[in-house]
Amino acid sequence: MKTQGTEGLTLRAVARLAGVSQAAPYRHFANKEAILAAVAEDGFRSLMAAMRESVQACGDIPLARLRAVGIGYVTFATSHPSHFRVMFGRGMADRSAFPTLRQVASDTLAMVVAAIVDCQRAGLVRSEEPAEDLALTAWSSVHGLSALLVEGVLDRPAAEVAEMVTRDLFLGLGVRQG
Amino acid sequence: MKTQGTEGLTLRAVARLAGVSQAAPYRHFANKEAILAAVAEDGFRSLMAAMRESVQACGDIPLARLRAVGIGYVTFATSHPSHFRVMFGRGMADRSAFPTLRQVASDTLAMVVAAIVDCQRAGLVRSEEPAEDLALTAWSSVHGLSALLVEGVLDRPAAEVAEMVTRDLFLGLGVRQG
DNA sequence: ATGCAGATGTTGACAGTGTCAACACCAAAA
DNA sequence: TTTTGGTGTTGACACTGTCAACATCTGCAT
Repeated sequence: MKTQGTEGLTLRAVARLAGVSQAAPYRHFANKEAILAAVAEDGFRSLMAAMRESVQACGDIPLARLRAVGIGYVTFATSHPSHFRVMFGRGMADRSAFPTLRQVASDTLAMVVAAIVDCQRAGLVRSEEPAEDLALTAWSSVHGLSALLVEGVLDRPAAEVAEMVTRDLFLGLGVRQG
Repeated sequence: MKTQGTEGLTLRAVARLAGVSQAAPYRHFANKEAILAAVAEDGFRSLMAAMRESVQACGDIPLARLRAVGIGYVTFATSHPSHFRVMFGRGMADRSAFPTLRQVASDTLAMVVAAIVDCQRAGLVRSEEPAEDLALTAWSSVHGLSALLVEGVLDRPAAEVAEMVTRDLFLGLGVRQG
């Protein structure tokens, strides 16, 4: 059994790495799941930071900012795949047991919503639909792409497909007259 | 340790369930990963069947068919979450070790491509871009939505958001003149 | 019919895992 | 000074994936 990479993360290895004894972590966390939840929470904060940075790096054109959010998401996922997997993957059994986790997750979504609202105000994004709904579509796209990349299902360069998906997401699949 | 649901799938439990002994599976599979790969492969075939069924259930309007592919995908994911997780989740370590798995996965994508090509021929979907690229965007969207639903990140009814995302995917986020 | 080869099953063990109870220590509060 | 609470340790429990060794049951060639 070598199932490296996945959750071949072993509590004992963590403890050894920290120079403490196997059972020491249990003085700080209820169980392995709680540790992973903490890691995931940390990951969400990093993700938000990465997205924020990616947004600020480009000017103040709302559309560029929205796209930067998406590309920042994919970039984070592909450059921190383990973190990404812990944040979303496998069985966090029931996330309802970790309310702060749910919180940061919805904070992340809120960033997408905010970027979309900006674009709507600038008349660049359809506003007949609630920004929350459009944000869910946007999130699904970049999240799906990230997941496929991280799990190695695709074999195309991440940056390239990230550009493509965010563009197509904006344009839509349907024909555009005008 | 109860990590149920995830890969709390234990080889020994499988064997017990099959009424055989703990080591019997090793006469048929190299290791646990190989078993999961077989399960995943089976899952892809079920997924394709579900998508095909969903497509044939609606008439022969290309656009309805394309959308049915997407909704069929999400429906499959939410009604067979464990299967879905095995198909995409965690670490199949390196999928390259299971070529038939890669094959069915790309067959699945091929179904999406085909539906898009039909729509392009009917002049309903933009054709200045390769169908494969648009298919990747479509796949990302429905896959991301499925993943978020299956992992319990969202708490909205699956059918509703599936309708929404497929519609927004077609329309795009950008304003549409005309 | 006999004997052999291969597929399939079993038992028993190995190292490693998450988790817990029991115990030891050391700070600050009483 | 005593008590308390946070932190650490040791040693064990039941359980896991995996393997080597052994048993059994086919079907087939002789």
